[in-house]
Amino acid sequence: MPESVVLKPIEGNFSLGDHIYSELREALLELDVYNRNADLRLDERGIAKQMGVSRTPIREALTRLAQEGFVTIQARKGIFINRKDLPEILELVKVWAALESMAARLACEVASDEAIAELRTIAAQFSKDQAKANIDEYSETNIDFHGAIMRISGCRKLQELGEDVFAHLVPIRRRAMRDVDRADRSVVDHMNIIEAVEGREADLADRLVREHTFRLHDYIASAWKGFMELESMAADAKA
Amino acid sequence: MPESVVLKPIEGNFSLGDHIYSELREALLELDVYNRNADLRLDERGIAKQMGVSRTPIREALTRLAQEGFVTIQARKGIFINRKDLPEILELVKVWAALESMAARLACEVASDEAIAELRTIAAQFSKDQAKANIDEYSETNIDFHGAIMRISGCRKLQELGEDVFAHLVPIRRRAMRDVDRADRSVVDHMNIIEAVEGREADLADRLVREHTFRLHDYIASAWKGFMELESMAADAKA
DNA sequence: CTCTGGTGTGTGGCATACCAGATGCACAGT
DNA sequence: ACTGTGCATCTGGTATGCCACACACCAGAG
Repeated sequence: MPESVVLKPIEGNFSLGDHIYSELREALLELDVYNRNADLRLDERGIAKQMGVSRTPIREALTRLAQEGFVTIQARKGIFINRKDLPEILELVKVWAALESMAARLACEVASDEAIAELRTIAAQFSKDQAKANIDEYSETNIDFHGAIMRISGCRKLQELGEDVFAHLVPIRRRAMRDVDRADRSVVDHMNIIEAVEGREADLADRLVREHTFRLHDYIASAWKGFMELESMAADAKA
Repeated sequence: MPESVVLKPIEGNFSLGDHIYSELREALLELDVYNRNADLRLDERGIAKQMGVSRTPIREALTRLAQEGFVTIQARKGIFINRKDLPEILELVKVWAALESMAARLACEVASDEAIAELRTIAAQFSKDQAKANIDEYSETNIDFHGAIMRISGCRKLQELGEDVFAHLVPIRRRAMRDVDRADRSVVDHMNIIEAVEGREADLADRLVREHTFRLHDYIASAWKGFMELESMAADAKA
C-alpha cells in the first residue's frame, strides 16, 4: 500500500437531533438570565417550523433536555422551561461542593506537577484581569480555574458530572461573581487552594475547596432576592 | 355538593415511552450481571415488535438511556450496551464517595434525631441478617443503609445523583458484598458512621464515609479479575 | 345568573413510510 | 487465489399524519 494522503476522520455529530439539542440547551442557558416573565413555554411545532425541520428531531432534543432537568414535558399540556428556585440552586451548589472537593483531593494524590502548575497559570490571569477591573473576564477565568481542578483530578466521571451540575448554575454563578468583594475573597481562596494542592495536602485541599464553595452557597442564600431584582431589571430593559 | 365517591388521582406515567424506559433500564441492569459475551447489541425494530409498539417510543427510551450512559447509539450502525471497564467503575465509586461523604456531612448538620435513628433501625437488621448468614439480604440492607444516608442529608439533588451513579454500580456492588470478610468490616464501618452522625461530628462522618467507600474502591480494584471470572461462570452455567 | 354539557382547537404521543449511510457477500476481472 | 466493485439488506434518522386528552369557550337548561 503506497503512501497516501492522511485525512482526519469526520468527527462531530451531524444529526439534526444532536445539533438541535446543543442549540436549544445553549439558548436555554442564555434565556435563563432573563428568567422573569419570559415565555416559559416551548412549542414543538413552533421550533420545528422556525428551524425548518420536522418535529421528530426536536422531540429527541427536548427529551434529552427534559432528562437533564432543563425542561419538563407534560403530555398534551406543553413543554415548560424549569425555573430553578432558591432551595434547588442551593442544593446544586452543595453537590458541586461535594464533587469539586473530591476533585481537589484526588488532584493532590494523582496530578502531575505540570498539571498542578496549570492552576497557577490560570491564577496568574486573575491579577491581570482584576487589574483591568474586568469582572466579566475574571468570571470566565474563575470558571476556568474550577474546571481545571476537575480536570487534573484525573477522574473523567467527576469532571463530566461537575460540568452537568455547573451548567445549571451558570447564570447564577456569573451573577454572583459581579460582586467585587466576593471576587477579592475568591482570589485569596484560590491561592490557598493552589498551595494546598501543590503541597499535596489532600485533606486541606478538600476542606478549602469545600469551604470556598460553601461561601458561594451562603452568599447566594443571602443575596437571592437581589439576583431576582437584577433579572427583572434586565428583562425590563430588554422590553 | 353531595357526598361523592372519593377517587385517588391518576399518578404515574402511562406513556409508552416512560414505561419502556423503565422496563429497558431494569433489563439492562439485570443483563449486566451476565456481561460476558451476551448480545451487546439492541435492535430498535426487534424491541418494537417484541413489545408490540412502534419504533417511536422505543427510540425515546433509548435516547434517554443513551444520555444516562447505559447505551451508545451510533447512527446507521447500531445501538450497543455500554460495558463498563475497571477504570470506569472505579471512577464511579469515587464519585459515589464524593456524594455520600457530603451527604453524611449534611446529615450531621440538618438531620433530625428521628431521621438519624433510622440508621440504627436499618443497622439492627444487619446483625439479624448476618446471623442468618444470608449475604444476599444483607447486601440489600447494606444498600438501604447507604440510601438512608443520602436521604437524611435533606439534599434531594444529592440523593438523585447518588441513585443515578449507584444504578451503574448495582451489579458490581452486589457482587462485592458476597465477600464475608468485607461484610464484617462493613458492619464495623457502618456502626462508626452511625455514631459519628449521632454525635453530629460532620468532619468525622465525612471522613469515615469516604474511607469506607474507598475501601470498596480498593477492593474492586484488586478483585476485578475475580469478578469477571464469576460472571463468565454464571454465563456458562446459564448456557 | 349559574351551572352543565358540548365543541373546537392546541399539544404531546404514537404509528408509519421513506431516506441514506453502513455492511456483508457474491461475482466478475486479473 | 486475490481484489474490488456492485447490490441486497440492515439500521438509525427524519418527515408526516392521526389520535386522544386538556382546556377554553359557548350555548342552553334550570
